[in-house]
Amino acid sequence: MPKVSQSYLDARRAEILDAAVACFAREGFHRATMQDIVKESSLSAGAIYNYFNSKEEIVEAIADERHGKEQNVIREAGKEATVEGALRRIRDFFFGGLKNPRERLRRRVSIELWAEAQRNPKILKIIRRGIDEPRALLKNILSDAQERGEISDRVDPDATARFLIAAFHGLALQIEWDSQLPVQPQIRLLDFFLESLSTGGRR
Amino acid sequence: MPKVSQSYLDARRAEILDAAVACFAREGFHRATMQDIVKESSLSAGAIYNYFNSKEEIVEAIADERHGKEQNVIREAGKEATVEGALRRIRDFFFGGLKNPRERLRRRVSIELWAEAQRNPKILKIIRRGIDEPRALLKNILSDAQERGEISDRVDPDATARFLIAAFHGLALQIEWDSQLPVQPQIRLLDFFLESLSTGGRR
Amino acid sequence: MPKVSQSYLDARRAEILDAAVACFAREGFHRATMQDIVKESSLSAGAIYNYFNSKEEIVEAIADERHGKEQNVIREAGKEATVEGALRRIRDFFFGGLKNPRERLRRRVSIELWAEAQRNPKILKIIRRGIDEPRALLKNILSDAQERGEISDRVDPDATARFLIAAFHGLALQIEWDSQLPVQPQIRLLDFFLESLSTGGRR
Amino acid sequence: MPKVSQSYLDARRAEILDAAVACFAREGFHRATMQDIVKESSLSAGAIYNYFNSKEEIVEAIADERHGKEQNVIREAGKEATVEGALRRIRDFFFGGLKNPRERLRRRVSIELWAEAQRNPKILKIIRRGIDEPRALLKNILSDAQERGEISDRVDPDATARFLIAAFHGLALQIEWDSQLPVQPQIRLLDFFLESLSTGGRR
DNA sequence: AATGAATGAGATTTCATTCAT
DNA sequence: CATGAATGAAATCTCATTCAT
Repeated sequence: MPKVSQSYLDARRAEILDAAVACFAREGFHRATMQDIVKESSLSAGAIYNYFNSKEEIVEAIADERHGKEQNVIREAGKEATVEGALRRIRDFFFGGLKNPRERLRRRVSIELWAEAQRNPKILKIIRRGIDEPRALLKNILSDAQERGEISDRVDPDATARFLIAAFHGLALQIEWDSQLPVQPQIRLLDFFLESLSTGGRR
Repeated sequence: MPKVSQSYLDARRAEILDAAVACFAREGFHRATMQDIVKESSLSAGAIYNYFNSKEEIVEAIADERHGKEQNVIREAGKEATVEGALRRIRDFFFGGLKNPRERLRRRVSIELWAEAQRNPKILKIIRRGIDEPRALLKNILSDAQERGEISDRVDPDATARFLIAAFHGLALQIEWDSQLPVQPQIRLLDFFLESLSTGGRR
Repeated sequence: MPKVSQSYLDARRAEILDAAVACFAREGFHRATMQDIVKESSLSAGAIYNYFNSKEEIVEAIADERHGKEQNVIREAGKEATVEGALRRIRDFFFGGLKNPRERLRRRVSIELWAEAQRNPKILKIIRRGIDEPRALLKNILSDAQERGEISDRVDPDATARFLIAAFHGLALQIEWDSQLPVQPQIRLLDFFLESLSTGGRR
Repeated sequence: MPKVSQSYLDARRAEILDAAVACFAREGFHRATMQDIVKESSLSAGAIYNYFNSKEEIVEAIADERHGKEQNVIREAGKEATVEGALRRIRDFFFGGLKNPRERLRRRVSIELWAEAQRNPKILKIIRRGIDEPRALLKNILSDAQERGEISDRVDPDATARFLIAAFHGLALQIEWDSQLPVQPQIRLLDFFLESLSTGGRR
């Protein structure tokens, strides 16, 4: 089956990653076996190794893919003119994704990645990039708003950006542990927090 | 002739858990082997199985121990009269722990536990208890403060409690990924957030 | 439309064998993979199987080729009139080959073949032919010399032929294990040995 | 089965090596599997890895053991007063070993080792030691004999030692390839060679 | 004839757990 | 209660060979 098109190769690669995400979400990186991935995909063990050199590399590719997607969202959000607009966008992506089963799988895998990053420098790097870029964008949004006098000078834009990301990560954990978690109150609280930032500047 | 004192048994058990935490922090649950724990501790493989029935059980015991400690802190914090006092207490425990190497190890392991909870119902239960109890306490503190008119009626005490815990978890992740992360701005931001809650009551 | 010239086919076949010798010398028969040979040659995996039915067959073809060359030398040597002349010829081929990098590769592979012969009857056969023919030739040369009274009656022509071949093989090993091995003393020793054969007839 | 004696451990180790020699002689290093060795021995796969870290290490241990034994023979031979005595001793060990089936197995494995040495530096080192020591001993024996005027000044003791070893190696190969090979003529030829050395000194 | 992706059996090695001493 | 050698199932990865294109 030689001389296949690039799109064929890309589709195979994507298929492997999809199968792997399913397995990793179900069993975790370490309990999921290559055989599981083989069964979940339409490929053989040997074929998978034509696309990835090791199980580790599959994990890394998933990390890459994951944070690539997240960065797109943040980048889009960055184009919004106001703090509220940008944050609302991120908030909607975050909470909206909960309805998508595929996205749920990927979030489970993300939590695995957070643990994995403690030992795998490549994954750590990917995750840090995934934090640093949104942080810089949020920071800029907040700084600009401060210059325009829209939000309080007392808040540190960088720390605030970091804090918001932290809260999203922490909520992702809680949702994972309790899928019944009511989401509306969190949305309202975020709104309140935003409001505090801006009204905080009044005095 | 299995006549040894209870304190001897307790000490051995604790030694195993300490060794396991060290190994798990270094290698993760899955990469750390029982042999690693044997080497790290002063016990033999067979002896460890006199105290725990499986590697899994060691992990669960660590989860238990961990959240036991956290709950103590929260409980202590609950005795504080004011929201600020309580949160300051939690905040200090959280950021103060960063200086303690042993505590750092335990936090690394906690992140592993978060991932593990996705597959191990016992650990999930322990973790949920570790969230629910502090949440209830914080909620009470916040409700009481609302009744006293100290903080805005517009904030949902339960959602706020959850959100704060989420932020702490998220910051724990970021600290793990970047031990250089500046802590002071986060402390100031938390103060600002607290202040917002109370001044949020301006109307 | 498989219309290609025989010389094209021969060149391809030779190319595969050259690539294989390079790989086998570098990695040994078992560690060298078909992929290695593919990379070393200009052919694809599938193409190689149009010329050889298996990796095994490539090994056998190399053995054939190798001993074909050696036999030519021996045959040429057999045309010499005197024992000294014949042996000098073989000696020169043997030690002279050390300067040729390609020949060095082939000798490394020969040693592999010696081990392989223990399991592969075809290779054993090729190797035995490679011993028996030169042995017969040397034997004839020696017998003739004995009849002419040039060398002692006390030496067994066949055993001597065998012994000389053994010494060449053993020296090939030593040269392989230590490429710095001084060659001149060995040449002089062979001369001394030859002389002994003739002077051995002194009584 | 803990707390076992050192002799127990030694016996197990020896058993593994014996099993490995049998397998390697039968199948070669690469075709013999760990499972083969497991079946040939009385141990399990896991147990073998308590004694050796890899299949490679087993091969190396066999090389060590092998050349240890050879060196003993040479060392003993070195105690003989005369060249004839020493060489006769080595010759007897060499040809005598042919009757011992276990020794036959080990020689097959030795040939594998010769090939393996081309890629494994540890084995190369062991083999070179196995050449260098006997060579030094033989050289001394020959030099001493030269000083006493027993053998010709024209022969280089070192080259002669090397040459004799080469001949033994080469004959080992031929015997391996043809177990019917007549041994007596070779013994007589060696005697003749020795005689040449000594009588060669007459003029 | 050539290509090279796919196959899948099989190889080495690991490791939680047991149990004779 | 402790020891630590033994177990053996299972995991990852390799590679000679095939065959649709």
